[in-house]
Amino acid sequence: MPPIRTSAALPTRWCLLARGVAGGLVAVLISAEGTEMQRIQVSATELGVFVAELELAESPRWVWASTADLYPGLLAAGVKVARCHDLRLCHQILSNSAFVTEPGPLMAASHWVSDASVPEPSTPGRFPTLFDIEAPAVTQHAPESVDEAVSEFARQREAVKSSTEPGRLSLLLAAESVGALVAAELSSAGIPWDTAEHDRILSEALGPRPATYDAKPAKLAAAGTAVREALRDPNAALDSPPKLLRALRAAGIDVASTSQWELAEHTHPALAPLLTYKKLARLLSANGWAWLDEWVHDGRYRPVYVPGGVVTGRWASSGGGALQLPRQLRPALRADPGWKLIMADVSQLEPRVLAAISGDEAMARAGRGRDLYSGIVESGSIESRADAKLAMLGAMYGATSGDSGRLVPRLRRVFPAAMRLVDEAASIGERGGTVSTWLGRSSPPAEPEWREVQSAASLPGATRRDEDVARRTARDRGRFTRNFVVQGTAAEWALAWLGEIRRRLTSFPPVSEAQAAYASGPGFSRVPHLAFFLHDEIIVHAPEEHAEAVAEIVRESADTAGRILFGHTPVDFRLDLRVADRAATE
DNA sequence: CGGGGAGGCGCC
DNA sequence: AAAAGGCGCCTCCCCG
Repeated sequence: MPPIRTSAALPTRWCLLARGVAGGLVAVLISAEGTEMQRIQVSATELGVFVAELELAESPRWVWASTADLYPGLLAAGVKVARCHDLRLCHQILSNSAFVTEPGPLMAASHWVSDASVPEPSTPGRFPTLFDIEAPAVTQHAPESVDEAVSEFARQREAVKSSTEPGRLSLLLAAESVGALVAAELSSAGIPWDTAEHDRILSEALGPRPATYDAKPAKLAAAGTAVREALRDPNAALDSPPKLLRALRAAGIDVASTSQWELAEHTHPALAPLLTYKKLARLLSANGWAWLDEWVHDGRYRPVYVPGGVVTGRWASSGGGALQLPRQLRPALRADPGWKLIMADVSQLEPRVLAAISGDEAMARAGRGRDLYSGIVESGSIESRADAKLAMLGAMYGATSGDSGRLVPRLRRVFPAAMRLVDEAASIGERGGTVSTWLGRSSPPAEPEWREVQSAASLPGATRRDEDVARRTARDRGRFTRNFVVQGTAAEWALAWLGEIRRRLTSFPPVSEAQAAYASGPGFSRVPHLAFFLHDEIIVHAPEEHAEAVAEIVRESADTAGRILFGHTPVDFRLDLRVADRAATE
């Protein structure tokens, strides 16, 4: 590995890492002016040391095809980086953004848009090591050449520079990229998981753990028996919706489906035990002992997060359903001895984001320093907090009927600016147009099939049915774009929050080896680290002595995130924040 | 026998 | 199609 040539006059601003021809990697040092200064061959075994040294010396922004490919291996070697530019994620944003004026060259490089597939750990719970960087199984993307990566990066910088909103797009790309770093770090650190507590919750609900996975736990079996007795049908099948539906109807229960909401509207002695049965069966199959055995190892649950996995910019997850963990199991999320969990979620994030992007002063005031829904009640337009929440969700999701739809017009009177913004977003979507988040992530274009349905309805021979279908699909799309601007901007706020927390957590000195968390990844066991993220909530795992300082960082980072996105805004972003040993059920 | 859709339900 | 957006994942069941 040749020495790195850098100087104070021309420091390295970016270091691009791409796969070379011989299976190793090539590092390309680029100055702030965009001048390529040096190319260095780096073998896979040298990579960790190379990155660690350059990070320490110059802290460049690392540019690579995919964080999900490269970073887990570095983390496994204990190497962290402060900043990166994820070419794949940024390409995805730029190639679709309405802020980008000349998307031509980016669109052409279609291989930068891979599907959202991420490298799965080859065995559940096991995370790739540095060695895996070379393994083809982990490299699911076409191996782009160094030159291709360099020119893609240049095109992306040009696309931002020539866009209508370079400032916002730069922020978005940085936020998306830091999100990718956080995602990999969350998997590396893992969620501290109390297996005994999880087992206790399962045993209490379902009865003792059966000897095999297919055996029904006692309380589940008992609920099933109670249902069959009440139905007077000893052979009723409960796990198959079609069969269950027939059994219910045979017993005189007039339902069209077997879903909970519909069962709740009828009275019959079979229904209470049936709802119990469904709850228990769900717990067992989704998060039962099999889940525990598959996903929790050495006191850590390590899901795979997929940044940008949702069109709106939210993260998706893969493996164990990390974003759908039932509240019931939250107590199993527990700090290591001598450590604490700092848990925070944002109160009414999406409504506050809507108030900020629409500049709705009244809405900002309703939430200022208090629960936003209570603020709406105090303003006198809606009687109860529950109704205020229902109305707000209806406004953001596009409810037209039912309790929610009935309440929405009241919000239109008190928050005209906010409602105008979402109504306009819906109207654009219904007409087949594109909407964008605050920082410039744009909704996908209307599908050709969607356009065909619309034009078919306006042809001379169109039937009533054609028109109905067109109207319905237009409204479906309107509800999507209505929600897109709010959900997508909320995701951007959350990325800014995450990135700021992450940045500020690096200021803590490591605790002693004796105080180390016993199973966090090599880079995390002695310092406060993010352990969980769920759209608008985070959990930091921190040594007890740092817990209060971390809490303050989490709070301040929420204010900073608001300023990063919206500058001076009357909207505040309030947190519910708790420091404890374990997450509570509430 | 595996893939994929539907029903259903967990999270925000 | 539960009045309303975004997901993942389980089981069942049909199909090739």
